[in-house]
Amino acid sequence: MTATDPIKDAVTQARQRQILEAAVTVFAEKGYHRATIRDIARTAGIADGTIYNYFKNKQDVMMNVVLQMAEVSSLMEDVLQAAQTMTPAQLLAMVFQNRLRTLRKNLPLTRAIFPQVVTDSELQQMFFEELLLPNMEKGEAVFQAYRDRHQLGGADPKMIVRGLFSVIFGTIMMALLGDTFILDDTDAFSEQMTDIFLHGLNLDQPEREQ
Amino acid sequence: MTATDPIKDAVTQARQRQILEAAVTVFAEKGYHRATIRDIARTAGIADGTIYNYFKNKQDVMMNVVLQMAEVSSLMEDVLQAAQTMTPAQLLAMVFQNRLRTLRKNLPLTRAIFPQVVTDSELQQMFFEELLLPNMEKGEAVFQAYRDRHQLGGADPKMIVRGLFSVIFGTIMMALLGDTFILDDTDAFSEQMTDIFLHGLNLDQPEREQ
Amino acid sequence: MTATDPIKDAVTQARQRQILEAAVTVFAEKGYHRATIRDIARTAGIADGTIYNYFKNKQDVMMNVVLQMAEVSSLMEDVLQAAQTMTPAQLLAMVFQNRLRTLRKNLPLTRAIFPQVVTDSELQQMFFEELLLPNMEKGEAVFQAYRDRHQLGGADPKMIVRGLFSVIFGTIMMALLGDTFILDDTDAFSEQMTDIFLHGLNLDQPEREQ
Amino acid sequence: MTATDPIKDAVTQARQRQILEAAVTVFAEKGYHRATIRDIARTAGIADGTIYNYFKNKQDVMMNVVLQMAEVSSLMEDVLQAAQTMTPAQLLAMVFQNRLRTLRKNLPLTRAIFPQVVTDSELQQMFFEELLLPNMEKGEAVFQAYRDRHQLGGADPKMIVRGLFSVIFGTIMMALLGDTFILDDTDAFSEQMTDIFLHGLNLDQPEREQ
DNA sequence: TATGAATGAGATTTCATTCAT
DNA sequence: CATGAATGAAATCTCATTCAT
Repeated sequence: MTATDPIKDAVTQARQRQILEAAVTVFAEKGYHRATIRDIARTAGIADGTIYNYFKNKQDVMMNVVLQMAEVSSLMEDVLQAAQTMTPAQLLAMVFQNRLRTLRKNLPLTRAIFPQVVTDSELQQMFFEELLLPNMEKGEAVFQAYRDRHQLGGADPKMIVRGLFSVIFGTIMMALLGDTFILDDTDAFSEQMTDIFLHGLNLDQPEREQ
Repeated sequence: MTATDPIKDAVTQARQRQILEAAVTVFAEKGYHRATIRDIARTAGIADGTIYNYFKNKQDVMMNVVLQMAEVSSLMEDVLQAAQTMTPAQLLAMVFQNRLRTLRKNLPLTRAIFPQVVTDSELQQMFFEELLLPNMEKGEAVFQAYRDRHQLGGADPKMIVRGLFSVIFGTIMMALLGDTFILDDTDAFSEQMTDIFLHGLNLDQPEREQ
Repeated sequence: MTATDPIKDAVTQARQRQILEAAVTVFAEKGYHRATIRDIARTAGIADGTIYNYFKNKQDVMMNVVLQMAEVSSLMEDVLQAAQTMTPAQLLAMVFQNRLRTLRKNLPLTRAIFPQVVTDSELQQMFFEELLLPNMEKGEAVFQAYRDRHQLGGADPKMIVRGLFSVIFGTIMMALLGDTFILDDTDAFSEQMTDIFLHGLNLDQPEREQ
Repeated sequence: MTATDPIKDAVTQARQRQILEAAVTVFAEKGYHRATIRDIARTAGIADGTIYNYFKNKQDVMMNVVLQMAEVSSLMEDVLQAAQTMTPAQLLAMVFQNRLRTLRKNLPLTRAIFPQVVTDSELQQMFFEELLLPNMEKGEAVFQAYRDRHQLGGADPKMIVRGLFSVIFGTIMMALLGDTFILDDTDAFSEQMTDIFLHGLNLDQPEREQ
């Protein structure tokens, strides 16, 4: 029974992807609440009921949409690991640019997801544990490494990472709240914030010393 | 024509406040969607229909809850104006602390409001035009003044303000997403971020020169 | 207590007229159901509650609007009585023209009143007993008189009157249902129908004989 | 694309009929406004929501009740076409009798429908375009044919048809307004009105000449 | 596994009417 | 008598979810 038939698994995964793709489209277009299961089913070209063979309920669909972003976001993890050979300056610049560009592409979906993640405690917890926390820990490790290599002043890596994440999430919020200034000139803002952090953390000096 | 009877006005305002207070309570407890008009009415100790004598609809109630926050926020405006006699360091420290402490007190309400502001385009626009933009402009003016007095390097005030607001909104987001680290030690984080910004903007040097 | 103070009575009647006038305006504009008591009060320039000092409820307002039409319609009674010196041809022509012209002026109000009279059994009964039946009886008397004077064939006056009233109400219905043909050329239709009836009832022959 | 599955179509139609039947019952009993969707659903033995799988809203249900009458009324069309072999006298007699008998059977439903058709402009337009106008045009054609065959005097067919329809609608109105005289003796009234029209239009003379 | 019709709980909103001032 | 704020019943409609086929 539980013997995993690889073919069936593949079919199942394909179907799930198909549904999630449709969900992403519809959520981005209408937001979570105004998106109906019927919308998603129609967009996916399947029947309403079929969705319930692959997901527990609407919340579960959203959950998996978010988790899917996790995988995309794990690209970021790779980046962070690869980043251990970078200077802090390079790292910061890259992270800012990467995140802001991603945001600009996905603003409508982001607008649908964030409110729901913040509102739904189950979703929020999942998001925190599966995505936010791991990534923050990655970041802390990187900054700890810098510190160990004396490339960094005495600032607490935890704090630094919070600062970085705050700027990034804050930028997202600003965009969602209607301030287009940052999005209009992503690169300038990235540079500016990179500068501030480098300087502020005294990361520019030690760097050159190397 | 519409000769304003001061007594009736007072009664009306009192009733509105009563409803908004109830709305704040209920929204904070259940979030926007799960909060029903009936909940709010019961909490306010009035009949459902009465709410519609004071607000157009549920969205309008939320709108006014947000606007009410504006008045609280206008405290911030005063602060900003009073701030013109402060050093940048003092200003930054104060703003950070003020905002984070306010946030910590109002986290549940914030959790109800933000998603809705981001989701509802009408609400979002109102929020942007009535609250966000004016406050940003105040901030820009303050930093422009610093710049004119040579207390500030060449950074664009618009950018600086975006940076500051991003950190603040980002911090809110972090809290809403479940990261208690910042909230647990608001003051340390404030200091840290103030430091980074001061340093990063070269605001510490000119200051001393004075 | 019940001593009727003529001054108060006059005031009361004036107020009632004021309300009914407003009601006519609002009913004509919105129809019975979409017209609110508030609409009527605003239009009359008084408070909602005041209406209930002069009328039992909304239905009662409508009832009196209809009764008011009765008085206008009693003009018709006068006409009918005066008509006893007319030839049948003159009478028919006059009645048709009179009714159709009145209709054309009051189409929107008619559109509001008829449905309600037909729907509300109390209103319907009142309308029948106070307006329809008396007028029909007047008509029957007139035609009976014609018959007695041998100006009319053997047709039953009751039937004739039903026929006449049917054409008139039917014309109203046609107009309410959207057929503008009759309304566009009221006079031609009046002539046509007069002709048919005169001819059909052999009213044209005896007439000339006189 | 929308390959029509005949079985599903049949089921759908059956369900629609079931709902409309219930609607007819409830509307006839309570009138449009006091009939609730719940009433109709209960009467049809289904859930409230199910109605919305088959009709857009309550108005749409009424609309289809009226349209359904159209099909019944199309019997009348057949009649009219078959009528081309009849003498005008036969035709008139038949139409009057047919309509009045139908009315007598459906008085309560008629009482519910007419007010709403007159009140709701969308419904009215549909009624006019789908039912009234086509039937009037049929009638005009028939009378034009009579005229061409010199069975009719110089009267304008359009006018004649308006006259006929007015009498019919007027009779309906009289019944709805509480005058039972006509309904009590449908046949006598039919004869009477047929006579008047025949005579009035000089339709009796040419007839005999043939 | 796929379908999609059926379900029915649930929420917003309107508005005639009342009644304290 | 006038006012108009308060009332709360009542009705439409939506949509996530189920389940028989």
